[in-house]
Amino acid sequence: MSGEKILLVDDEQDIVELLEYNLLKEGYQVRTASNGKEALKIATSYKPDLVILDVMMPVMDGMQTCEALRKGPNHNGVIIAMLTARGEDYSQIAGFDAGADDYITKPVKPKVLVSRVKALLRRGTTEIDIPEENVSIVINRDKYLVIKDGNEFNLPKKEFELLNLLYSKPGSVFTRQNILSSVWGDEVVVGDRTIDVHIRKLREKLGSEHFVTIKGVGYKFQH
Amino acid sequence: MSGEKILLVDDEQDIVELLEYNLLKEGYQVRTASNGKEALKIATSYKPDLVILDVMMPVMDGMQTCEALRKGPNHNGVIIAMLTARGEDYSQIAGFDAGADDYITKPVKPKVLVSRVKALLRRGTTEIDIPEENVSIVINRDKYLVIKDGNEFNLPKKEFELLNLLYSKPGSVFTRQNILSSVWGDEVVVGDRTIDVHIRKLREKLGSEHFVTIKGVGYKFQH
DNA sequence: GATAGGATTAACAATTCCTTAACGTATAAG
DNA sequence: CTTATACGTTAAGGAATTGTTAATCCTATC
Repeated sequence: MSGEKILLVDDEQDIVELLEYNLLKEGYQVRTASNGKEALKIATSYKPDLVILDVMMPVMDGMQTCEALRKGPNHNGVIIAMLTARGEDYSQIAGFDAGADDYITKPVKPKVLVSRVKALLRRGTTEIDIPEENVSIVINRDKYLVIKDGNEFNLPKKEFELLNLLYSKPGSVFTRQNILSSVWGDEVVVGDRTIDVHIRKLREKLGSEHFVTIKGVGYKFQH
Repeated sequence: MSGEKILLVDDEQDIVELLEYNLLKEGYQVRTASNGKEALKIATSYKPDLVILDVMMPVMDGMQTCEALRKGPNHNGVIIAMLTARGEDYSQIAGFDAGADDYITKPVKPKVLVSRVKALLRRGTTEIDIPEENVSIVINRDKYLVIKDGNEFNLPKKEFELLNLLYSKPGSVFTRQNILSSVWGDEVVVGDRTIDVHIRKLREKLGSEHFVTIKGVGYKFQH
């Protein structure tokens, strides 16, 4: 939980307070604005991860604000959710075309809002597939591909599966038993050195620094 | 317009047809299923970009299906939207916790659905910011035609369908199982070497560099 | 029902990958 | 220091999977 930043924009003060309270309770950072103009001003310096915009507002409404945010150069990747009253189908669509990522119909139940916010931010973070910090090795299960320093490796099945297992919990030790039953299955019996040989090949291809032996216990992967 | 792949899952046939029609009209590729179990089966080989799941279904409901999709290793980055009847707040939340990216309340207006789908896929694709470069092979599904270096090829049905499948997700591996159930169907039983022979013909005609074997796993297409 | 192109099969070749065995090395215990 | 134990390394044999080819079986079309 990193406490993503949310900007909540609505002109109805009591709604703002209710929603703000519930979002804060979940550990998010929250700032509020009561119209679009104010929201843009705050967004510039606050750089929120998610903006929740009421459609109906004085001074500058939600759709205008949404468009302005999308066009503004400093808000790449910001997630925008619109708050709209039931029945306004037209404005829903207009809101989407202005670039909103989601809409939420009023009246809003706090629980629903929080769930929706979680889902929106979850997608935001899971889809940023750009390796964080020192993730030197990335594996793509779909493509059966391992990428290290921009180079692609096509590992054989067993090697890939072994890597895949260790990689699934970087830093955690997997015992030989764990490894055998995961990669080879419980019925298959293989010799003592089989795992070692595969580890060796992974070390050869990807660098031995990533594969740590814990003697008497097992192996672990580290970035 | 690349025609993203949508998997539409609902047990009510008329709803499926209505929504399918509207999505097709927008240029999306659509496949349908009437329950979760069927959906999972199709998803494995179809590899959709977006799955629209009804919450209430026989055999396997939307939430279970959603969880299964999220846990499955072959569905990285798939976007999941849930269809839910008004007032089911509890299931909405549960749906989110199962990992859904969005929910849409029924009754659904086609226009609203399409807008929502656009918004969901927009975020999905805008974040994949890697531009396609050397697309050496282009296939025309309507005309059953393959174009490589300006030359047109008229492939036989099975070859075309096999190519079409692999081509739909360049770089992603399709297992022999995937391929069989997509191209041949689940009831048909064919010999071991059938796929190989078709792959061979594709390699012969289009160049073997485009068809990569992952031994023990399957095949993938690359440009 | 003849024909042609496509799809499938079977037999065999080729290849890749997995495993093993034998030996080497390191570390800890006696 | 010796010994025991676990892991590292290497190369070779064999197992499993895929590639290739040609013959045969289908199926649609005339």
